[in-house]
Amino acid sequence: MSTQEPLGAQERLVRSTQELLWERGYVGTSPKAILERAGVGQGSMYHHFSGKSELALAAIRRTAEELKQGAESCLGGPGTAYDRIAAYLLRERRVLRGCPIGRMTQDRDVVRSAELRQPLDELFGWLQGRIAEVLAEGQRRGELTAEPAPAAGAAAVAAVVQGGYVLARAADDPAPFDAAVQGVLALLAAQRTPGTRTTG
Amino acid sequence: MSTQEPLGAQERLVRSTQELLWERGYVGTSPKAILERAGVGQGSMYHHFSGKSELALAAIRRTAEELKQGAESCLGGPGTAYDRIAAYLLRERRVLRGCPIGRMTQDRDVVRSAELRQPLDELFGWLQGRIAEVLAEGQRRGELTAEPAPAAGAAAVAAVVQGGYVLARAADDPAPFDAAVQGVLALLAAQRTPGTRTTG
DNA sequence: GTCTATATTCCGATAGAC
DNA sequence: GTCTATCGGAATATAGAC
Repeated sequence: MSTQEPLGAQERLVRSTQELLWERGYVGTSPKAILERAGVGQGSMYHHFSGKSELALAAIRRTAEELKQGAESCLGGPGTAYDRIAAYLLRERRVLRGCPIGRMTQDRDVVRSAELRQPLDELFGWLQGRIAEVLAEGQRRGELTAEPAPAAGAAAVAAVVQGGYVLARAADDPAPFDAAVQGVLALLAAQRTPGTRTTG
Repeated sequence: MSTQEPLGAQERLVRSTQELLWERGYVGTSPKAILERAGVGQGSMYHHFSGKSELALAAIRRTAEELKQGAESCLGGPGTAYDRIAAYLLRERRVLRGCPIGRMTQDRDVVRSAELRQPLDELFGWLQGRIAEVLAEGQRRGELTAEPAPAAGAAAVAAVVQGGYVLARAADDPAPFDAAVQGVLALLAAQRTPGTRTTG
């Protein structure tokens, strides 16, 4: 349960920045827009943060942490390796909004700054490692065949999600995202060993 | 062989815009930067184009057409369905630069404009359709099993490429792109019927 | 067709009152 | 801590000479 006290200016600034970075990206987000959404004055922002980039860093770190928790709740759940990957892929998403962290990889100022890129690197590195663990465990338990190598399979699964967003936004339609997920799930389902095919 | 005459101002403007949209995106690209790279004055640009968005439209259309030709040269090549998909996926790419069209899907002004989004939609729609054709042909010829459905498999293949760029840029390293491609290729290779496994 | 000059608005940050 | 006032520069476009 979250506390219901009115939020402080600093917290409102971070949350507004999270939203705006998601909607408009780093270049497209101005301090002015952040202030207006947060409902605070300029002095307040420059008191708590040195400027736009420091505020963005706080927002990106927060968002990355939230995504990590969400992914772990699927990948760390019950069931076979296939079930857990499927839970992650089929998780409810507002597809047309895209991935708030994946989006940052298209922002020049973010990628060129070691500090701003670090949370992106950390999140996607963790994600691929976590999915690889699940795949490796499935292979150890004999649920899955030895192909593909866990790291490669994990990269493919993570890429399908990120690429699914791209295809969906290009079409202004979530359908390509869903199709891509179904495609990779069908491929993965075919790697299940006989006797473990409880679903799909 | 392309003609070697000095290029006109209009052509130089389009090419400069193509480069800058790739590097910086739509919001991050200013008319001033375009002019400087093209080596022309402001009056020249506003003579040939009504403004930034019309110039961007010309550049995006041009880039999409170029990508389409490049993809077709792989997907329309010789070999089995698997070979042609592999040729497309393993094609030489400057991974860290990302996809010049996929990038546009993260640009709010592009996606919100029906006119600017249209070439993106057209390209990715065509790409998925073309890959689906190749997969369907492989199934008809008995090279591939019936799973996944061609449209789903095609979406997954296209998504792996776009998502691979995202993962690679987050890591500032092409390796995740290559891993994702290897992953989906291993999954696809497992769908080949006995007797057609000439590679992989 | 192409150039330079100018206009208007926004960006990102600083100064200093309260 | 938070506010308003202000600054130097860039973004996008227009005006008008050549």
